[in-house]
Amino acid sequence: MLVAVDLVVLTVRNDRLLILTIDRGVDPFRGQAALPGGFVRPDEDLLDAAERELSEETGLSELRVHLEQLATYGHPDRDPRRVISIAHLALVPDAADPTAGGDAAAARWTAVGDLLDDPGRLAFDHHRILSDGVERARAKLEYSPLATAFCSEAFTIGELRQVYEAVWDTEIDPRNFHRKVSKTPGFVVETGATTTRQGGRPAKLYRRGPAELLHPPMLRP
Amino acid sequence: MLVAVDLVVLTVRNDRLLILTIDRGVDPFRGQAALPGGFVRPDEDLLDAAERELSEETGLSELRVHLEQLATYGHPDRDPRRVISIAHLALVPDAADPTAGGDAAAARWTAVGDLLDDPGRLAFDHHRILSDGVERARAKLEYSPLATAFCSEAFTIGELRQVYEAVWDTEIDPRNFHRKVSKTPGFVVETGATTTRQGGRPAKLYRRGPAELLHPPMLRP
DNA sequence: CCAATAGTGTCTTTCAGACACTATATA
DNA sequence: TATATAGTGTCTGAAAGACACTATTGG
Repeated sequence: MLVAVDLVVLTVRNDRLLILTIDRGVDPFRGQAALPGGFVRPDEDLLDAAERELSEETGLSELRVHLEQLATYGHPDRDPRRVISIAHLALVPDAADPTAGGDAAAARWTAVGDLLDDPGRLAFDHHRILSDGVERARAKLEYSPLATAFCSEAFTIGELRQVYEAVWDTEIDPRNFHRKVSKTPGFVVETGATTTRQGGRPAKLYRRGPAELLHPPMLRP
Repeated sequence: MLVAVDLVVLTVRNDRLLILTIDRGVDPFRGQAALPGGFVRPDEDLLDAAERELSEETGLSELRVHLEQLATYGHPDRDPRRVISIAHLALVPDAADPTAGGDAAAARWTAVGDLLDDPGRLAFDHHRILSDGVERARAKLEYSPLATAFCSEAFTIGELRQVYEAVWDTEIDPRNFHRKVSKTPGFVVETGATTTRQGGRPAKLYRRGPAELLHPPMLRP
């Protein structure tokens, strides 16, 4: 049985949640959009394989990438070659555009909303994997500080709020959000600097704090 | 590469969380305790393979078993034969004792607390899989009605509380618990019957309700 | 000046936890 | 009777959501 890893790579750009898709350069599904991925090597750990494929097929530098296992898909009919795939979820800051490589003929960012609405656009069972990945990301933003993985090293609380709004596809009251984030221990720490890059009154800049879990959590509306 | 499924099968008996372990009847690790599991057949879906192994190796009837995928373990050194394993989590009501079969020389219930304290008791990386499975079960009891999977068809709120106490290894105030469960929409529905099997005043019997998610959740202390 | 964003304070509602109190069974 | 469990009510504190208000920039 063949064993592969696939990747749901998400970023937030211009207040929209985007996913990295490739155009397949080989059969099956040659020419169709798909998630990046590839076969696991015999002496390789699963997470290492996912990191390698991310680098090979998309050219994304692996710095500041959050990567975790998502789920495994193994229905006998999901791939004519009988491949089981361990899907992974990657969250990256708004980055330079990806460059295709490996078995990928092209690599680009695609709006998640458009793909969710069109189950036939992606090859294999990748629409299902995408749905599961997006739901995982949405859930993790509630109880973990992972939203910071979408931000640059130093960010304002307004920028962090825009990440939540893009991933959850909701509007959030800026004043309550500010109070919650700054009162949740270890979520963010001040850098001491400020910025006016969002316009208006200068905003304090923050880095991700030491907390792994948010107490209390940030709940979706 | 070989592909297997392993099972973390949990139940609650006498206020303790128990896990189903087998004694391996074949190499490697012949004679040592391990989680039940086995190889996936070429034409088989992963969840089907997990169900089949549960039935073959432990003889547990599959009725009223909650089964879900847990995570996939694929480190190159985890098994000398280079096996990746898709672990599954099963929650079953306090059931008859299991009967060994397949590659299992014996099958029994073991206290989870004892196994967690002794990382060397289980073969392969099964201690790690057990830890992940127990943590998943503990987390799911917070926001899903899955605690009912440990109860018989009709149960009292006191029995449901004992499930939470056993899985979380904590004490819960019976009065606050009662109020929370009965006010969470769709968690449980009255059967109309009562029982005195717990002693004291007769308690109403409930069945699991239609809710898939608990609003508000039952939070751990 | 105005418009925009940042940040604080206040009010109301909801819910968790502590615990007094009542209800109904068995010994 | 005592004792056990079931179930309700009440209080307090934490936190969420709505939103008034002030602060500080750029145009």
